[in-house]
Amino acid sequence: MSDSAPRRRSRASAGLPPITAEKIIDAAVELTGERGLDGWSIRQIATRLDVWPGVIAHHVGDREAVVMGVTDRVISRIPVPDDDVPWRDWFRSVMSEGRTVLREFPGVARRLCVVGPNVPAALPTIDTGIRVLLKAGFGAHAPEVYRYLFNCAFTLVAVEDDRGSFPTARAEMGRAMAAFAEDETHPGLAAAGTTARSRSTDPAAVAAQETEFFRFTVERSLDGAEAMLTSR
Amino acid sequence: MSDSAPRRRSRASAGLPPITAEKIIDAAVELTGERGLDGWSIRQIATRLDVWPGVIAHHVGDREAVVMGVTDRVISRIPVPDDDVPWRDWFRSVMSEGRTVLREFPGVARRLCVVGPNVPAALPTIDTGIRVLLKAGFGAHAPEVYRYLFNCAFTLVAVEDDRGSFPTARAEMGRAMAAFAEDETHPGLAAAGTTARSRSTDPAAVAAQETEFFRFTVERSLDGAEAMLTSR
DNA sequence: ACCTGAACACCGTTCAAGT
DNA sequence: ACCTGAACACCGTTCAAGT
Repeated sequence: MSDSAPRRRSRASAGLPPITAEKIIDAAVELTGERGLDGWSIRQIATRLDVWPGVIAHHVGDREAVVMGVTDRVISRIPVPDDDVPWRDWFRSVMSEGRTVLREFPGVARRLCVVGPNVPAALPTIDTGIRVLLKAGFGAHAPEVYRYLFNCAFTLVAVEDDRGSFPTARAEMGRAMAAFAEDETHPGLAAAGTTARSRSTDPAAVAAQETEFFRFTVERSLDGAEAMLTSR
Repeated sequence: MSDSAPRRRSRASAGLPPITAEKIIDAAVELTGERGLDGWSIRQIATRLDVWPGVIAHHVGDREAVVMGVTDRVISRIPVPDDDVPWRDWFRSVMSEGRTVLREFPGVARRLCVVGPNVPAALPTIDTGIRVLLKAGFGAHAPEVYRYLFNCAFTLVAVEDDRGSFPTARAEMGRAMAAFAEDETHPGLAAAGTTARSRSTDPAAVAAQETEFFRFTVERSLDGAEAMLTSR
């Protein structure tokens, strides 16, 4: 990774177009795709754009502002499903497509969960999702059910992102659990160990297991919400 | 905050006891309670212990090792409920008590979700929890149900922690949503806005609402798991 | 074995000065 | 208005040298 060493003559006198906030966010989104939201520095963005670090503060603001810009742009890539499908299908599809987009930009899922509706690009999804829940009969509970469903799904994506930055931790975890498979004094850990032992360490298989647990989580959360409708 | 300026003569020649790994983690746990897991630096721990930064590496390792030490110590504070209560009660109580402990040490919840069984102190809880689920009839699904329930509860605590470090974001969020309360073109946002408008901004009331949403999340997740038992 | 003291290669942010 | 160039106050980590 090259870093810290901008050019010699001014951009204007070299006939270069001026930097804009948009171009800065472009570069930040690109870097986020390559190394995650915590994997780049303001100085690295500056180097990539061939300007001095102070320029980013001038056009966008501090690091937090750049991160929010990246978050908004990534969220706007998530398609909003039509509102004329059954509520469970609507959430299944937005969560599955949302996960695909978010995992391409590690760290954004966490921000989305934390700042939520402060991200302008999230508003159309929120509006449609709550409307779908209202139509399904959740009444005044629709907003909190929406928040519950999104938290369960996208905080899991945030955890998946974080695991990605501890590449060794996942393997250690598997080995640690598998070691308990025959431990008769700890039947709970033994059950988890048996499950862990049956899992492959092949990256593709690991990814498939992650996807399967995500699907499981989404279905259980939907069941949890549905219980509010049927139990009364 | 004082920082960077240790003493003049060596600890040994001043009759001071040697630093140990345990004392370093003690100081780190204390700092985590005051400012959160991302709120301190290795250098600040060193200053508090009146030694040079290199000493921490010598006794514990890098920052990651210190963080894992803190995580293990905090997790060991969470009491494991007896296994002779109904499974829903067992999870309700470990999650509620777990939240109380974790929120005193912001940032630890996130680590727990990411590294899971790599934290030795988490093993008794995992063992008992899975045993309780086996007894409840979840069979081979017990380990994944356990993971699902803990993720839903403690990733929410992690989000609460993160919100705490954006003190302004919460207020902005509330105002942003409340502004939609009368927006007839966006019925979903209007519903969320009405809910947001009814919420107080008094800190104690905000905390109570957070606790209530946590309880809601736990109950919905338990319902989602229970659906696996009743539907077949 | 334990600690000092310094060095190294980074950070984000700020700001006077130039064009 | 836009950018340069430097300064400031931090980081985590490493390591020779002392005791």
